[in-house]
Amino acid sequence: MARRDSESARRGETRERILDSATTLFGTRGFEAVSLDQIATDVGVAKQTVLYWFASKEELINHVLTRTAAELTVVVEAAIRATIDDPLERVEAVVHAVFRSAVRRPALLGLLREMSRLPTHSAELSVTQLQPLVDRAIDWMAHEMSAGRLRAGRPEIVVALVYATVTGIATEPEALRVAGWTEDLVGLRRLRSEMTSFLKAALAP
Amino acid sequence: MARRDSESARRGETRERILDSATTLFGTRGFEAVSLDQIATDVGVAKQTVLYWFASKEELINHVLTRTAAELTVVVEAAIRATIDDPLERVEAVVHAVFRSAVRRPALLGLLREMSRLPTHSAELSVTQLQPLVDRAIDWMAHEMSAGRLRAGRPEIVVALVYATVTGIATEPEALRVAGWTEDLVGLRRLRSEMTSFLKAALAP
DNA sequence: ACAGGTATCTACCAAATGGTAGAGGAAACT
DNA sequence: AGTTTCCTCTACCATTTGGTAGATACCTGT
Repeated sequence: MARRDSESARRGETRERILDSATTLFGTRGFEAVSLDQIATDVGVAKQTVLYWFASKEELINHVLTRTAAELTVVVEAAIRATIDDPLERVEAVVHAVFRSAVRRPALLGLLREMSRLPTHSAELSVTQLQPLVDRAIDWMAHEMSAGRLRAGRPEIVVALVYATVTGIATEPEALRVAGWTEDLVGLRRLRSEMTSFLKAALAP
Repeated sequence: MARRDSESARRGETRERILDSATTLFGTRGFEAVSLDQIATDVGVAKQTVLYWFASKEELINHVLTRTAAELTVVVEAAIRATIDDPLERVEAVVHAVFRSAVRRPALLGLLREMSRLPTHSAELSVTQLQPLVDRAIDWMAHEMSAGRLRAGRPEIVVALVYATVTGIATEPEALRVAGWTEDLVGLRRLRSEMTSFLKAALAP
């Protein structure tokens, strides 16, 4: 028999729901720590339905990673296009955009941090997919540094430092709570504002 | 029969080796992703030996967390005592000290990041153990800010930002490698130096 | 020599894991 | 109407999981 009302059986809809759930669970609890059964239960289907859409757990996370990398790329590029040609403004815009995505779906950046714990093939896959974005960021930063519009330094390391700061903050609400921060709207605004000042001070020439 | 040469059977030695291995494995691969069998194999004993020293997996990680928190506290306090009363110098000294520990044993900071994924009780435990250190850092930073010796801001968030930057960099060599960084001695020195400049610029008044 | 504690092992166990085989219902095509 | 295709399910399976029970060897104090 059909599992649920016929309406929800629209093509590919289950597949998307599985990807959504897997993104959240893998990103927040880790790849190995999440079982196919948990994902299936979360979506409301049998485990075998998950394995129908994705031949194995590894194939599932590969699709999750591809989708996430694509989403991040879109977010970042949109933010870049929307700003004027001032390096600090641009950093602020990108950080705001990424931060907004991360608040809406904490698992996004969590997935990136999960990279080093994934099966070799999946890790390489995600590296490949993010490489262009990273390379562009480094080139851009090198250019702005030599133009004297950003504090001089090794661009590849500075990019990594900015990345570490943003993902660290966005993926570790626990740490913030230990520091006495409150996770409400006001707290979020303050956090974003402090992070922006922090990064601008760190990058300004 | 005795498993190995009688010499290694010295009191408590196995227990320490289990704690060491568990710290490394939990910190690098995650609590749920590491099985008691893997730890036992790594140490070179049977799984039941692990369960003899620690009644359950949760008790094991609790001891790991306690030891790690104590070690970090010692490292930080020693670094503080060894510096003069200048805020930027002090931050640099603490960051250097923590970074040195993290390079020697990457799992140390990885464990902190694992906090949010631990069983409730273990997470609370580690929070409790680190709370004094965090509170002191915040108080100190608030004091230096109001004295105009550090850039003004919300001390609790700025502390979290520094923490995020350092742990993010130290626990994600993958991300650095994507950025083209090489993990050798020269690379490490450059990394430490860039991180220091970055943080000093971010915190200077 | 022997009794008792200490440390490690082998042998299990129930539950959960990722994955296979194949049945069956619904819709679409002929 | 019949057939095929698509989607989801139930029923298994071998392996691994955290954990229990109990045997065995070693050391120490008497």
